[in-house]
Amino acid sequence: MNYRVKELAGLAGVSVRTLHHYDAIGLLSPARRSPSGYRIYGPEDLLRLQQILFYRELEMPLEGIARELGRPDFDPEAALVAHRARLEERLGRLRRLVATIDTTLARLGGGEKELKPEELYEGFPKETAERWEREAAENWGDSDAYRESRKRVARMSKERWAEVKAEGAAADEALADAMRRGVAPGSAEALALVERKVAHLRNFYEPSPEMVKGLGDMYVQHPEFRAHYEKQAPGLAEYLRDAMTAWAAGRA
Amino acid sequence: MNYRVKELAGLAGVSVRTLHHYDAIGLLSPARRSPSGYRIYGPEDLLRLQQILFYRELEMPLEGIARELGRPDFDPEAALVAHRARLEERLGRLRRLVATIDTTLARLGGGEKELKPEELYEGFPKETAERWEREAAENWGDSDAYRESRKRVARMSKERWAEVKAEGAAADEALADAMRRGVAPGSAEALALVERKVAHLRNFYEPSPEMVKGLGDMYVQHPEFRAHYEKQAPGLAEYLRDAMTAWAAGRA
DNA sequence: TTAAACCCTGACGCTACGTCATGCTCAAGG
DNA sequence: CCTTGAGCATGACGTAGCGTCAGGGTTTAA
Repeated sequence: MNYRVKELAGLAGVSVRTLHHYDAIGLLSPARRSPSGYRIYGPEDLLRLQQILFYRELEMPLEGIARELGRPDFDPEAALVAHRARLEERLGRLRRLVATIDTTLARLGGGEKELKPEELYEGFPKETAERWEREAAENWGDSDAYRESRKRVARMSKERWAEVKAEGAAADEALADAMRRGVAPGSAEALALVERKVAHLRNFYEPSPEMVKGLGDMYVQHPEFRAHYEKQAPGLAEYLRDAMTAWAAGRA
Repeated sequence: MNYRVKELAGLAGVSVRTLHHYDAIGLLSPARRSPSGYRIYGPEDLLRLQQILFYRELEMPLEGIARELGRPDFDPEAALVAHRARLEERLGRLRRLVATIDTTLARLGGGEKELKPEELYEGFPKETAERWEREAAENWGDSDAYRESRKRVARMSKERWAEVKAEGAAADEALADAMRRGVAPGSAEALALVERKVAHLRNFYEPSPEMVKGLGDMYVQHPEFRAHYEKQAPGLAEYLRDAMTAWAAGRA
């Protein structure tokens, strides 16, 4: 119900000093003070702190956070949805970093001394402050793939579901076939097949190019996905990733 | 081949000032200087900068980075593999943050004013410097789930593969059944079934509790996984996540 | 040969706290 | 009742990792 500094600090995983600081700059002042001057935080403060931490995690300067939270039209739920979208973006970035490690390792393993500099830093350009301005304007954070997917699947009948699964399997099989025939993952034919796969994905949600690329990365990185595709045809996971990456690049 | 400050800065996505700074503190000094005093970076510098940026991304203080890179036994490839493991960990953290948003939204949507504080901050405790010390000692970064998985699947025969798939399906079905019977995801029975599922995962790699939890989160968050389980039984994705989370908690 | 685009080296500024120092408060135990 | 240890408060100063001028050379394409 009510918390004192150290309790709240423990819960939220921040230091007491941080709470002092947030109070000092007026970012988060406790609901009230005890007679002896102790800071007493209430439930509203917990939610506000959560918002602050999300913004901070996403590297918004404290001053900016204060401005956001202070806006008369600030909507906590909408903000959470926006945070979610930004976190997903960051997940994408981190996955690209992992991929960068893999390509670097591959090159080093291949004995190459010198490697293409673009490959070396793929995924690094941190989300700068610039990003905050851009997104503040675009405000595209309201669509939410997860909820979308949930709703669409819920509305699907058993038969429709069987169809959808068959579509997906057919699309994957067509891609596996293309790979076996030596079709380059960046070729027009491969891209068309990716388009078909994307059409299948649309049964679940509306995938952005970024998401398609992320999905491709996941096929390579996640053991369960990887095993699934790898068994269908050796090298298929990488092939899919490359084709999907190329497809996404063509849409960006 | 050779780069001047602005070029390298552009490639790596850092500022010129940053390169100046790294030179000033001796973290990254250019291979040579032009007659007029310009900094000239060579290929080795590129790789070193990549290492620096990975360490920085993972929030190691520059001084610590300098120490690491300066160690006589420093092995670039091993370091990359370690970075990879840490990035995967962070991916897990971010996924937990996304999950935290979802539960918070659910609670708010349910009209609840006050929500459990542990739920509010799940995933926040940032990886502190403490972590760097711990890991420096443990040095467990050498195992790599991805490579592991790849090798094990490759060695599997077609028949063995069919068996493994059947095992997995059976484990999932048993869990779905438990859910339908109202067995709590944290109960001993559910945990035993998770154990069975984990046994199946071991066909691919040796999953840490952290990884099992991350996998559960993914079942909920990723549309393809979610759709798969959701169709098998409504609510199964969440049920699996909860059970796997509980299982992982019991191992931590 | 001149302007635009880089490059250099200081030097000061800034954010988001960490880290004392100094002193009050409060609950439990002797 | 008094002490003691954990917790709280308010300054005040320190730090990391650059951002941001200022003042002045260098390169290169037109």
